[in-house]
Amino acid sequence: MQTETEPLVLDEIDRKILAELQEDGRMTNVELARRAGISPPPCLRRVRRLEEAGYIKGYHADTDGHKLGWQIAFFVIVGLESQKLSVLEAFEALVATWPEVRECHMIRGGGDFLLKLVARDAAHENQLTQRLTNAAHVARVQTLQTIRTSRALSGVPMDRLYG
Amino acid sequence: MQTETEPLVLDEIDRKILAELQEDGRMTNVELARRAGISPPPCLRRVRRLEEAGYIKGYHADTDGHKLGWQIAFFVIVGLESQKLSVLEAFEALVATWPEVRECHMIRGGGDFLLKLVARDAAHENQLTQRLTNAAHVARVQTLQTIRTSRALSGVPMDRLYG
DNA sequence: ATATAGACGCAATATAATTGCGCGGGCGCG
DNA sequence: CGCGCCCGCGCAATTATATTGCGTCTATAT
Repeated sequence: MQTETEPLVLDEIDRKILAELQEDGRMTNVELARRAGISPPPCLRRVRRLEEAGYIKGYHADTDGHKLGWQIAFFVIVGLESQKLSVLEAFEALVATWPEVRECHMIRGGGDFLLKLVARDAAHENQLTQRLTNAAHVARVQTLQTIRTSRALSGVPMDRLYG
Repeated sequence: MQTETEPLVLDEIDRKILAELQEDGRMTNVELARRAGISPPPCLRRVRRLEEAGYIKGYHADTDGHKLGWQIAFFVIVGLESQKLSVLEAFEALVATWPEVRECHMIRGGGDFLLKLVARDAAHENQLTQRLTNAAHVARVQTLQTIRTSRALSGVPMDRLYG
């Protein structure tokens, strides 16, 4: 789950395992083995191998943000007034300290970021966008409020892979 | 994990459980109980309760898309030329059939979507944006290519919650 | 003050995870 | 073409975890 070694050659069974764990990460190894068509011991060894090689980076419960009091999810495109590495890194370091920032993607080669945030309510959202606007070297802030999410798949398609 | 009942009153232990499972969804119940400060049986009962009430929607392995042959991740802002419900739903239904579309968020009240996609390579990415551009009722397509992702947290902050 | 519901932990049982090991197939070398 | 080696499999045994039943305790409402 951390060791990060060489690239592996994955076969059909490995892909099936990845697909199943992407879908249900808490499935028992017995059930996983059944679905993969092999017995539990080699199945577990494959899972461990995938974890150690970094193909599986971790496992996460998918929680209901709305029920947990995070009524709002939104994206923000942030433009910085500089493309200097130090400025970019400072911005990343800053937002990394905000728990409401769940994702931070650098886009278009530098100077711009796409963030995904959550907020407890509209006031909280405004506070967050204000904080972003006032942050050092921030030139532009465009908010994309999520009205509804019709699809939110984790991971990648597991059909026709290279691996 | 699906039954969806009433809202629950969550206490500190429930929040700890959610936080831990959000962080490591495959943790054993014994370890989870240890961290939550209670014994395994009530811990498991709490987890089941959280699943059944929909606070935990599922568990997913976090796979390495890059290693699995999906070199490119990108976002696309799609503007439709109509805000008619039938058009919006048709668009959602269309992209729901594309495995490369991992997320689809309706933004700004209608007519616009933010999608997250993955592609095997640049040619594949171009093909996807072309397909989007040519889709019915699509007026505008803006691509936000991800250069690097400095943060990608799952779920929501689990501090100071309501529940 | 007392009955009641809810949550806990212990103990027992059922399952699952993990390890050791021998077997058999595929591959490369002689 | 045959021989051995390496790898991955499955079985069987062991250890650990998940799950269930149940008696107890505490906070709450009557």
